[in-house]
Amino acid sequence: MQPFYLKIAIDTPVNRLFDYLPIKQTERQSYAPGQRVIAVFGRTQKTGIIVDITNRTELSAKQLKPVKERLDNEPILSSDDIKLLTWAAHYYHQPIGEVFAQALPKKLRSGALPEESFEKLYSLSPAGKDVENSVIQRAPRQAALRQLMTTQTNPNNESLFTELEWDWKTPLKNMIEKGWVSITQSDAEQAADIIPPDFQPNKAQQTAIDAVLKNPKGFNAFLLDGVTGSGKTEVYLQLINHALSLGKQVMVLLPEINLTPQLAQRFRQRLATTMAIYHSSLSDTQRAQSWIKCRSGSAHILLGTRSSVFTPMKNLGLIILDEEHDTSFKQQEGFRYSARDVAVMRARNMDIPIVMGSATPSLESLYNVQQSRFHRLSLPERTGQAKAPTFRIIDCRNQTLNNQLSPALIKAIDVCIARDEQIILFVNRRGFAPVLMCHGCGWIAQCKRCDSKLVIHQKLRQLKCHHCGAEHQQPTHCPSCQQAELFPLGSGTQRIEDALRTMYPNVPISRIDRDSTRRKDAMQTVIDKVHEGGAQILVGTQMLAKGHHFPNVTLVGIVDMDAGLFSIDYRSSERMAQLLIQVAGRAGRENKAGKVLIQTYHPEHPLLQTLIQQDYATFAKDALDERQQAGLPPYHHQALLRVNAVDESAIMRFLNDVKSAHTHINNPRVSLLGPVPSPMLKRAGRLRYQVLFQTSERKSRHQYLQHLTHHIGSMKSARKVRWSIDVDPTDLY
DNA sequence: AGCACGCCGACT
DNA sequence: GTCGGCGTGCTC
Repeated sequence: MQPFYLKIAIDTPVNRLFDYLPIKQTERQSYAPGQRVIAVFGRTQKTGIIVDITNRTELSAKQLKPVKERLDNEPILSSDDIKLLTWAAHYYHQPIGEVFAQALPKKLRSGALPEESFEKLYSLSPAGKDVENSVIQRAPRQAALRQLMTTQTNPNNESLFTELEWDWKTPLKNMIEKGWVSITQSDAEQAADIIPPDFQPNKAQQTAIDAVLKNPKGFNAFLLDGVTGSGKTEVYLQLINHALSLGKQVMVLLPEINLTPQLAQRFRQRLATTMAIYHSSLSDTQRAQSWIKCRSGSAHILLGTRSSVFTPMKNLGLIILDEEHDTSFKQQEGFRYSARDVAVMRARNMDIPIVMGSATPSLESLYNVQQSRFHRLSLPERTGQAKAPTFRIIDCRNQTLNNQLSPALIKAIDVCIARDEQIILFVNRRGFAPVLMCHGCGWIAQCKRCDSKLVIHQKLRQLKCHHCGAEHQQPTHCPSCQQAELFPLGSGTQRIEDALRTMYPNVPISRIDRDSTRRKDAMQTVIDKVHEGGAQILVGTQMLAKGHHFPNVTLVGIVDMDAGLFSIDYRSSERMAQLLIQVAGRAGRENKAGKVLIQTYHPEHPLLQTLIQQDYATFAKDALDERQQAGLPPYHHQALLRVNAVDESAIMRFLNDVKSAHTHINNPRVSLLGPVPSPMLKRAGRLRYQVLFQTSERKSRHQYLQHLTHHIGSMKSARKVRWSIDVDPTDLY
C-alpha cells in the first residue's frame, strides 16, 4: 500500500500547508479535500481543512504526526471553494490557513457540522378541529390558540403567536402532544415567485436584462451603471428570477445590510421563501445555518455582506453586487481582501455572470470597462417622477462666515424652515473642531503617539486622536507659552450642531456621525423622525449619504467642499463626487426638485464644474485621464506595504532591506515610492510607515509581490516589525 | 499568533 | 540562590 499524506490548512500566521499522516488503518478513499480534521499542532490542537492529498512529502517520518480525528464524512468545501480560497490567499499574500478559517462561520471552525434546521410550521389537525368546545375550554389558552389558528388557512410559523402577550409555548406544546396541532417543515424546495405581475421594463432595463441573459459566454462581468431611481433593483429581480427558474442559486452582496434597509426589505418581501441572510450582526448559530443552507442548496438566494462572498453554494448561477463602489466591500484589517474582486474571480472560476451595480461606479471598475474586462450597461432614465436637484456653488471668498456657514447658506436654511421643510448639512469631520490652536504662539495640539492633529470633543472636554484613538484632557493653558489663549480652529459636526441650536432654538436638530450613532437604534430613530416630516436639520458626515432616502429634505449643504478637492488622499475627490451624486439622488421630493449648495473657496475648480452638471461619467473619465497624463498607473496596479512597530530603527532597518530586495528583484516595470510615515495608527505607541509600489502592468505586480514576500520571509529585520500588503490601496494617509 | 526556551537584573 | 523580563525560534 502506497503511503499518502494530507496537506492541511491550519489557522496560524505561517503561510504554508502542513503535512499530516492519516489516522492509522484508514483508507485513502475515506479522505477528500474539503473535509475538516482535528490535528495536534505544536502544543495545541487545531481544526484544519484538508486542501490536498498527495503521495509525496518533504518531511521525514519523524516530523510527521497522524491526524487525530476526521470531522466530516463529506467535504464541506467543494473543489471550486478550495480553488477560490487558495487563489485569495495567494493574491492577497495572506497565510492560507487564516484564509480558510475566515471562510467558515465560527460555529463551523470546530466540532461536528450542525444539522440544518428548518422553520417549523404549525397547523390545526383534523383531531384538533373536532375537539369539543367543552373539552378544550378547560384549557383557555389552548382554546385561544385554536381560535387563532382557525382564522388561518395555511400552516403558520411562530410569528403568528409572537404577538400574544402570554406564554404560548407551553399550551402549544400540549396541543402538539395531544395531536391537535401538526408540525410541518417549511418547504425548502419551493421556489419564490418574484415577478410582480405588472412589471414592464423600460427600454434600457430590457436591454440590460437581455445583455445578461443572452450572454454567449458563461462568465461575464457587467457594470450596471444606473442613476438613483433608474430601476436597478428591478433588473436584479428579473435576473434573479431567471436564474431561479433554471434551478440555480443566486448570491446577492450588499455593502452593509443595515445601511441599505429599503433594498434589503424589498428583497425580503419579494424573495422571501428560500433566502439565507448572512452578515455580522447575526448570531453565530444563525450564520452557521445560513452557511449550511447555501452549501446544501436548500437556500436558493444568499443575501449578505462582504464576508459571505466565500460561502459555498451548491449550484451558483449568478452573482449580484450592489453599490459596487462602496469601500465597505473591502476588509480594512487582517485579511485585506476586496469582496468585489473576489466575487469577480468567483464568477470567472464558476463561469457564470456577475452584475455589479452603482450610480457612481468606482474608477477602477470604469478602468476595467475601458480595458474591456467589464461590460458596461447603462440605465440613464429615472423611472419615477423624482426630479433631479439643482446644484449651486457658493463662493466663500471674502464672505463673513458664521461658524463656517455662509450668508447664502443660512438664508437658504431660513427659507426651508419657514416652509416647514428639512435640511441636510454635510460636514466632513466629526467632533467639535479639528484643531486646537494657541493665539499667543501658534501652538497646535498634536497626538503624542502619531503626530496627527488632535480633534476637540467639547462635551467631554477632551482631545481625541481620530487616527489612533488616543484621548487626552483638554488643556486650559498652552503647554508651550502658558497663555490661556487656546481657541478651536475649524468646524466639526458638533460645533455646527451647537451653532445651529443657538441660531434655531425651536427647530429640531439631529447629528449623525460615528459618535452619535454608536447606540444600536440611534440611526433608525433619526430616520423615523425624518419621515414624520416637519422642519428639522440633520448635521452629519458621509454616513448620512449611505443608503437612505430622505423624501422631505429639500436642501442639502456641503459645508466644506475643498476638503474633498484638495485632500492629500488621492481618492478623496472621487469619494466626494460619489457623495454629491448620491445626495442628489436621495434627497428631494417627487414633485419638487431639491437644492444642493456647495461651499468652496475654489469655485473655478474643473472637477467641481463637471460635478455640478451631475455628470459623474465625465468626472470619472477626466480623473482617469488625469492620472494617465501624470504618468500614474490606474489604482489597481498599485500595492501598499504597511509596516508598523514600536521601535523606529527596526522599521528603518526593515525598509532598507525592502529597498535592497527591490533592487535585487530588478523588475523595471515596478517602481517603489516612499517610505512615507503614516499617522494612521491602530494601537498606542506603534509607528507606521507605508511603501507604495506602482506597476505599469497588473501581472507584473503580482509576480513582483510574490518575489518580494519571499524575500521578506527570509529577512531578519522583518521579525521585529509587523507588515502587511494591501493590493488595492484606498488611502495613503 | 501562541508558547517554550534561554539568558541577564533585583529580590526574599 | 530564583523569579521574571522579553528576544528568538518553531509549529507538519
